[in-house]
Amino acid sequence: MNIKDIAKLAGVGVSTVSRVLNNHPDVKASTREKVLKIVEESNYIPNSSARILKQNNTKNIGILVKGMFNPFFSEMVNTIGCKINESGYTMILKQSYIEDYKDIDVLKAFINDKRLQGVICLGGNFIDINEQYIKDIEVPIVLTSVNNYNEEFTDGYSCISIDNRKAAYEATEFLLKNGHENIALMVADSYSKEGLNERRLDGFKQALKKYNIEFDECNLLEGHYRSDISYTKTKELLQRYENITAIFATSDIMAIGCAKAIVDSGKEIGKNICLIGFDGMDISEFYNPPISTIKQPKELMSNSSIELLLDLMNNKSEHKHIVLDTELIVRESCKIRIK
Amino acid sequence: MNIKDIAKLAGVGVSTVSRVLNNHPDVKASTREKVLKIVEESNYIPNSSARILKQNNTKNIGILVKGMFNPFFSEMVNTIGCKINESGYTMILKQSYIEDYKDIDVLKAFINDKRLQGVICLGGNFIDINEQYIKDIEVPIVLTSVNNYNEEFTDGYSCISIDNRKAAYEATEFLLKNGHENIALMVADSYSKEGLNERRLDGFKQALKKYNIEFDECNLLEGHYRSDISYTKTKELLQRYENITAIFATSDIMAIGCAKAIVDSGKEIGKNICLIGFDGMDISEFYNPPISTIKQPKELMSNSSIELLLDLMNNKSEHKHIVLDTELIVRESCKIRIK
DNA sequence: TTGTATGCGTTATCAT
DNA sequence: ATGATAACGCATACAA
Repeated sequence: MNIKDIAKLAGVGVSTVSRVLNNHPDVKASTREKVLKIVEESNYIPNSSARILKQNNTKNIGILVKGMFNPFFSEMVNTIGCKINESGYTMILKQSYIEDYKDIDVLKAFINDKRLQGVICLGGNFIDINEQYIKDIEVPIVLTSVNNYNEEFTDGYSCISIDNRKAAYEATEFLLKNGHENIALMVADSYSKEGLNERRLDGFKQALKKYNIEFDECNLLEGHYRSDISYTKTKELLQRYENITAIFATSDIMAIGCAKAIVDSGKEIGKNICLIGFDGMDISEFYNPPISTIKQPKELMSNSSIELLLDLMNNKSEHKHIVLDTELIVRESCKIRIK
Repeated sequence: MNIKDIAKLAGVGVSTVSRVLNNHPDVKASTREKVLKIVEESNYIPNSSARILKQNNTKNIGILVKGMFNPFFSEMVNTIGCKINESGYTMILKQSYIEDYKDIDVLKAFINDKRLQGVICLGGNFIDINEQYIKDIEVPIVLTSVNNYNEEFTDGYSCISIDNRKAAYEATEFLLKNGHENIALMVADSYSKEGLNERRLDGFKQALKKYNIEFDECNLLEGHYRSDISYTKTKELLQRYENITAIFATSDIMAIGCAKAIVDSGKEIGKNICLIGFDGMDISEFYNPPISTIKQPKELMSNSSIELLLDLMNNKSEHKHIVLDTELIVRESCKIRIK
């Protein structure tokens, strides 16, 4: 069943059918109705490949996700996916597992391969983005919550993020103000010497410095965004160092691993050892006891990303670099102060 | 840059280029190399729309998810998405929010609209699937972990599921054997009189019956797959009924809401009130205390679904209806026995 | 207001 | 082994 068949059935030319289907105004009302009726009756759906071939317009928006295993991202994909559907586009979701520094190449191949008209990248490392890449890419891209981008070169693409350094600084300062001097930091990968992790680590170090506390490398753990690994690493740490009084984990997923390790080490969360997570996921609120966290505005981040992308695609906006606010939510996991 | 340009640059005809690109054997080795070199140099990528138009083959696999907000599904999407990429297909992800009983229509529209060559449905209600629908659909579909399908008509489509009734029965029986007589059940939506929820409810009721315990409607709660709602509902319940000694929640997401409600009601999890969840998510293991759960084999479910679908698409398999095993994992949230 | 004819970039058939 | 050419289904410039 194609446009020719419909034309024949309706007793009109193919172009008239095409006009009706594309809501062109120059069709007599009666003709339009006649055509629509036939279309309805025969369950006709235009062949999108032919349409795309002709119009050079795929109506595809790509989402490139570095680590969908992270519920923080999968919730964002959820929100973004709804908006994409609503706006008549199709979401092409691709997960990337490539090592650092190659995300930009994956992105390029993704765009070419699927003829995308715009892309949102969730996570990933775009430190080596430059003018040549932007010129090659041609379609608007929005980097959301990415680990890194080139701060020297910010033209031609958009960025939506939080201030990771500041957020980590605030969380650490909170602990320091409460008298903690032996704080462990659980990051995802400490070897990654740049990016989101590095900036959170930076904020942590800055705060320590301001309060004249030496940074002890032994208090730095790698949880790889996994509860089980965080659990094991925290347990080891607590066996080695009796004097740890607080742990700051740079994701809630890791924080719950730390939490159980604290309990299993015979300590009480929020009393013997304070705990702060990152992201503001539901679990932090419903854990026992509730875990302090730095809340990221994930709804706002998702909505801003897709709205900005759509605007960019319709030339309704210039590229923007947006930094959204985070909020430190203090809960029972930080109840006790050390004077 | 199209196939014609490449042909011109390589000094050959378009059909030769096409043959090279599609690995046809009847090309001289030297010609093949020459063409490949030009293709490489010019970063040429064939236009997939034209290809699809010609071949009537989209290489698109659809995933229709009912409720990506559920991390259980988003983890499965993650696993499935990887396999799809590996096999050279593109994943088209669509989230459905339509009310019960219309999922089959959404599915049909999805397939037609995106010219899918196969679909996996995660969740949803397919009770009204029938011969006519299957005939209309034409491409293989796999229903994975769906709420319901037509047990009278199982031809022409595949199904991968667990035995929800049995799993719920086992969990309930475990509680009953430990002396619990006042057990609350937290389901997602009790109004949905069929489907996954109904079957879990059924298993629950069956177990009660076997142990000669009256089912009290007041002990049935609706958590809508949300921790916050489960929390509120559980708290209300515990205020009304002092004698509840166990709660069975039909998802871990809801179980953590119940868990916090228990604590906030001044009771101890696993001591005053026992708790069992469903799904086997990480959080059940790392909660404080660890929460008993019914573990679903989500990796196996994901892998089986996509492998079966690919086989079906290549006529390497017939349609199957597979029921996978679950496992009751008993943890500290069920430590205490009653008399 | 409507119909005819052309071309989008491929693949496949048919020559050569 | 290779090249010319006809389709695939659609949108649109142009003609009427």
